[in-house]
Amino acid sequence: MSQAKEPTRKRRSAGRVTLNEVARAADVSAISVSRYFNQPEQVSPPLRERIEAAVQALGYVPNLVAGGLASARGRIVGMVIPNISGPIFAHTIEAFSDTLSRHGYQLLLASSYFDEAQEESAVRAFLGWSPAALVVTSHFHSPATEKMLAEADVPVVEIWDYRPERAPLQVGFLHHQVGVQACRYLLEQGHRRIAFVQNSAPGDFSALERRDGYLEVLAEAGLEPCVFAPAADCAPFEAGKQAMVALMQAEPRPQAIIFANDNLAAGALLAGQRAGLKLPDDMAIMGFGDYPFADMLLPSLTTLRPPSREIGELAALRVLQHLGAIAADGEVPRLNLLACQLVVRESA
Amino acid sequence: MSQAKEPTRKRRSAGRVTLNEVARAADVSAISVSRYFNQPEQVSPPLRERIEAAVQALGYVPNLVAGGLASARGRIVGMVIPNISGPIFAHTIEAFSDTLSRHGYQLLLASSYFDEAQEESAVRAFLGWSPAALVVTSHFHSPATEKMLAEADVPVVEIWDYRPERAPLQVGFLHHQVGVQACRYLLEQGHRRIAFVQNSAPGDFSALERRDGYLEVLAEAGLEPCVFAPAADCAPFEAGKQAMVALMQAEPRPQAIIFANDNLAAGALLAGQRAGLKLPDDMAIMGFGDYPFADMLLPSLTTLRPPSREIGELAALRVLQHLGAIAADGEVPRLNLLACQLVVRESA
DNA sequence: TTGTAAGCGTTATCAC
DNA sequence: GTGATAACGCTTACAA
Repeated sequence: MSQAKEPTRKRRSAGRVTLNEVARAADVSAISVSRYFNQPEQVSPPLRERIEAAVQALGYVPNLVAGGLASARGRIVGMVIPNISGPIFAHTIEAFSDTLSRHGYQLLLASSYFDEAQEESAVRAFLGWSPAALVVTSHFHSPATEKMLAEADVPVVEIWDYRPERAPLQVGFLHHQVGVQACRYLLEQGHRRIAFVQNSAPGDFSALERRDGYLEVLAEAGLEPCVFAPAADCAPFEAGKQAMVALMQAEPRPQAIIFANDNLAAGALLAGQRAGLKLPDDMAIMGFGDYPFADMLLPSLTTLRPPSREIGELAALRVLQHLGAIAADGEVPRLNLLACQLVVRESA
Repeated sequence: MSQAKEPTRKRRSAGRVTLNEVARAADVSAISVSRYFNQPEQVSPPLRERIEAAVQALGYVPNLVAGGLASARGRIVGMVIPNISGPIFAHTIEAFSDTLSRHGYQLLLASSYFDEAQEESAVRAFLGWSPAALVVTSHFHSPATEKMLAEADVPVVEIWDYRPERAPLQVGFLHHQVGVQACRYLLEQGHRRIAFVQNSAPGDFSALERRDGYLEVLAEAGLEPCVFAPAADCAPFEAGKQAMVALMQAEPRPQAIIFANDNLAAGALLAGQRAGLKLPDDMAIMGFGDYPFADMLLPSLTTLRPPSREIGELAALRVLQHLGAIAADGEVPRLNLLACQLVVRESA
């Protein structure tokens, strides 16, 4: 303070207030200021007060980059998700981010669009920030990504699908089980001729697992399956219409249809309605995803809700446990396998 | 390589391959490896090849934390958005993130839930990472946030609303204009008794600006306005129903209704339908937002689509221009004021 | 074009 | 409980 105003800064610096300046103002050592932020309980009240005052007076904001370099662990967590704006992952991201930031961690986010190369470059960039942890979606990665994830000394969580046989921590649900749930429900409702409509996107392997769950239940019940595959890569909404038109005329006509997702189901719902079908009496319809529009349709859509928010929150809690930011035996669910919830509305 | 395997690492380090190790392997100086990554054109082809080989062989991933500290500018951009999972901002985030990462920048994301305190803590945390730029939503900030943003030596962009009178760079649209557009369209369709239904969320000031646009147009046309305010804080879907029920019985009954957003409009649509109204003949309905369900309703919803994706992309381009990552006179739109697009469907 | 030296702001280590 | 000192891995400044 009594020093001459530094004539010209020796080199660079962002021109920000530093830890050392705070230390000088509070008349303590730099390390005490550091402790004030990181282990306050190790600083005596008198010092604490002086530091507090100096921090306030100078408007000091800790430089997390420098801290990250010195400690080799930044309070940053990277997440790679297929997409941000779809109806599926947004809640996961939000819950993940909120849970993290509640504990002082920040979210570094990138989307992969189901493209392994994009995922790889995101993971590479994230690793450069020496993140405290990394979260990736699904278990499909390029070999280079697998290698980076394995070699990086960073906790990795794979979300969405639950793959107990894989090494990284898994937080998700079983798609197969979704098919089982949907089909069982329709059986309970008294339906016997139950069809399944696949997704038009050929890369949607999860949807095929749901179909397999459906097939299994029908086989157990001794009933004949009926799987419809829309034209590849046609828009989901259109694919649903297409499927509905085809199945309405099938012989024998199905009493109920499970669609690979709510988009398909919505397309089908409208097609059926425009064709004069009385839903759900003429045909019961189920979707998957519980997209926001599901209860705005007429009839509203019976569907299965994936635990999107739960996955995001639990993944964050696991990460925090791993980092020691929260107790390992706290009030966190033990299991990483979550369940989809059957949402019964009007369409089935 | 011929050295003994380091007995125990001197102190900490993440155990990762460093720039120096690459330099040693390639038999060049560290700074040349640094240049290889940052200004490749300044490195001669022979060196470049040797470095390339060493990088590959060692699987080197640059430590961006160290780089950020040394250069006082990390390739990271912070964004604070009200929410991630709503239908509104997701596209903005996605476009922003994608545009950034295409140029080697990463997105640090946090949500504020329209809460100034949460925004403040997010901004503070972000500043600690010495971001290359900061993006915040709207122009409502706490005094402390304003101060941090002003003092931080970082480009700041405010998105969503367009407020030319404010100092930070603005990228967005005019809500007032949205009300004007909607009302003009309905007038063109021959409607004369046009109502406006406000949002039930009292904090939604933007919706009030849209209402004012509506009022202005009606006044110009010499027509009587009719504004309905649903019970405060009731769920938007319910609020829409409530408004519809009330306005159906109004004397004289409106010929058309503009809703503050698509959620309200959807609630109204269903309420009208269940009451046996023939839409849009008995009543034309318009929303705002073009939420994903808008074209799945029956009748599908005529609405105004905010330039969500465009805002995200343009904000990113502005940031990149400011950082010199792309040419300032490139193929980027000159104007930061974007427009909402009228999406005519069946309901009006 | 390439290299040397210093320093970015913090925390780990060890001594008091 | 508190402090001096040396890293952390990279880039700026300057020299060759």
